[in-house]
Amino acid sequence: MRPEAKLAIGPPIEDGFYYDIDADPPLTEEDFAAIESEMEKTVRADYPFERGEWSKDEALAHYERAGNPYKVELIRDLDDGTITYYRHDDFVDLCRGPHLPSTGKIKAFKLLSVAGAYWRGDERRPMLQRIYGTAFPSQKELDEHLRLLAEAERRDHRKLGKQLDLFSFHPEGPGFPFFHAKGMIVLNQLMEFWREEHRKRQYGEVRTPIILERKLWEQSGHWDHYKENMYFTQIDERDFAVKPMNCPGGMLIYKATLHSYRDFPLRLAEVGTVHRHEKSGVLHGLFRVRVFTQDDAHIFMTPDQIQDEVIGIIDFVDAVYKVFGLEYAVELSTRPEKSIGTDEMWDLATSALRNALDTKGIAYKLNEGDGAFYGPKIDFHVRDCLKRSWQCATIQLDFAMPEKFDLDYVGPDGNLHRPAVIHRVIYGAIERFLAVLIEHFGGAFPTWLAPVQCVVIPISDGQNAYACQVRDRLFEAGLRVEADLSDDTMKYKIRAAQTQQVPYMLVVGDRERESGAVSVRHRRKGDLGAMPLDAFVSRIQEEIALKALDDAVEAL
RNA sequence: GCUGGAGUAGCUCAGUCGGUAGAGCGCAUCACUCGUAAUGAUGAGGUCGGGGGUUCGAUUCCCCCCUCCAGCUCCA
Repeated sequence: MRPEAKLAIGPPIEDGFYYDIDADPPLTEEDFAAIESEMEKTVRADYPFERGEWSKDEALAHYERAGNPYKVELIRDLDDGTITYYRHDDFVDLCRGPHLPSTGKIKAFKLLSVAGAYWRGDERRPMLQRIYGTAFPSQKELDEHLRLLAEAERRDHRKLGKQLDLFSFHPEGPGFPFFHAKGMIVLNQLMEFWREEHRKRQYGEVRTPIILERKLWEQSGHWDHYKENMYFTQIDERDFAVKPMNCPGGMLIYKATLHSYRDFPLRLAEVGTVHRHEKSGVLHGLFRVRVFTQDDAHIFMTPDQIQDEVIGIIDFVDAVYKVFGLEYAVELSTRPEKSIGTDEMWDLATSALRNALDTKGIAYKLNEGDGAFYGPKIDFHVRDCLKRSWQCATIQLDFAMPEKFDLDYVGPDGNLHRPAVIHRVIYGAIERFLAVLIEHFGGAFPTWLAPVQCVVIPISDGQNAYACQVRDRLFEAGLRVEADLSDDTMKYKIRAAQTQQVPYMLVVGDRERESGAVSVRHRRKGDLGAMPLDAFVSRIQEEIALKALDDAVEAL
């Protein structure tokens, strides 16, 4: 089809494969049908894959003759003296292989998308077209995979955010989310829970300003390391910056008073709004925004308190994520090349993190050299509906800020010492965490989080007055309740409530009115039958108090 | 930021080979008074993302910009 196109690299990935191609004019989705029919022919012919070997020189000669600089570069970078390749029909390609004995084993495949990708992931190098596709041994498995993709689309938080009236974006504020009344209910419930959990764990809460003088950011190192992502302004002819992180402000609070080792560990939480100038192309719903709220905390302590403190935070994250039924993956990142501090400090800090993880028996992935320049860190990753992984909680040890801000405390010996500092977040960014929850629950929040917890549905307008009584009684009981007094049919009102993922629908007709009851319908369990209004109130209040997930509803 | 794609009613989308647009849902009004996922009728609602150009005439063709989508790069 495109004899001049140059193949670059094409590995298998989870659920499929991609191939980077240098083609001019660029490939588009309109080319997919033609490519797929070529693939179809190849599959039907059932060519065997034949393994072959070249010496490095032979391989280089082959691709230099073909005028393919990408393969030449790949071969040059290979350490092996012999290069394996695979051949089917007249097509030869470098491959460690083997994947399959013959082309006929591919029973079902589909090209999914095409997008640009930098050669070898380097933005200074040419951009190629990357074609993504997927293949399965049977049509049935392909169909199942495509069904999962469609389900993921249904759960997409951007779509549900609109449908459920939770938040919106506007061209006037790219990357700056607007939270609607219903979205704020969820966020506020999350924060109420958060504050209670922090109170239990002896945290204080502080708040620092959004805008602070440039001098402060020069002192903290942000001016040197993070300027490109910051917003600036002027006040009375002095230079100021909008904070991209909360730590410098937190350091000033620490320095405002004298500290004793007796007060350690000193845990100061801050629900801090930060602004970061992210590149336009990386913005992604609530997952990647330009203003977000970190459920931050800075913990000041002696170095020998680090390990216990880290264990405490790991338990904290686990306890919080369990409430939502969220699964997570843990990563430990160690000292990067460009970093500050002594080897001794890094060893102490890294082993404290490692020991904490080992003590908890937590499996983790090691990211050698991926830590922050000021210290190692433990990250907690949660996957979205398309299996993309997002960092949420993180625990970071910091040796830089205590130095830069000359922090100290009075030790048992009466002398001044340098404290250790941990930065940590539990939700991470509340916006991102909300997005994770929307996709995790598919919009069907557990009752304690649901913007509307129950809708009263009169069967006809003869029961409107009773429906209002029921609504008022539930409102008095502290529930988020609405009465649907529209002149739609009962079936229609049920559908409307189901569509909005309201946990409980309370159907009231003459029978219920006469007995002071409600007919309870749960959005997943269906019709639960009639019960006295008070019985329903205690049931739902218990469910809310327990923060029960939907699949636990039956047990109540 | 880069490559490619898209932007038409509140939402989801159709349409115009250049003569200023249509559906479903939603909304409003009226009728219906209904027992667990859609009762019917009528009506309102759009400077076709923004600016410039070509043209007698641009939502449609061309250029620039904005925003969104997929991916890449980035992500203390």
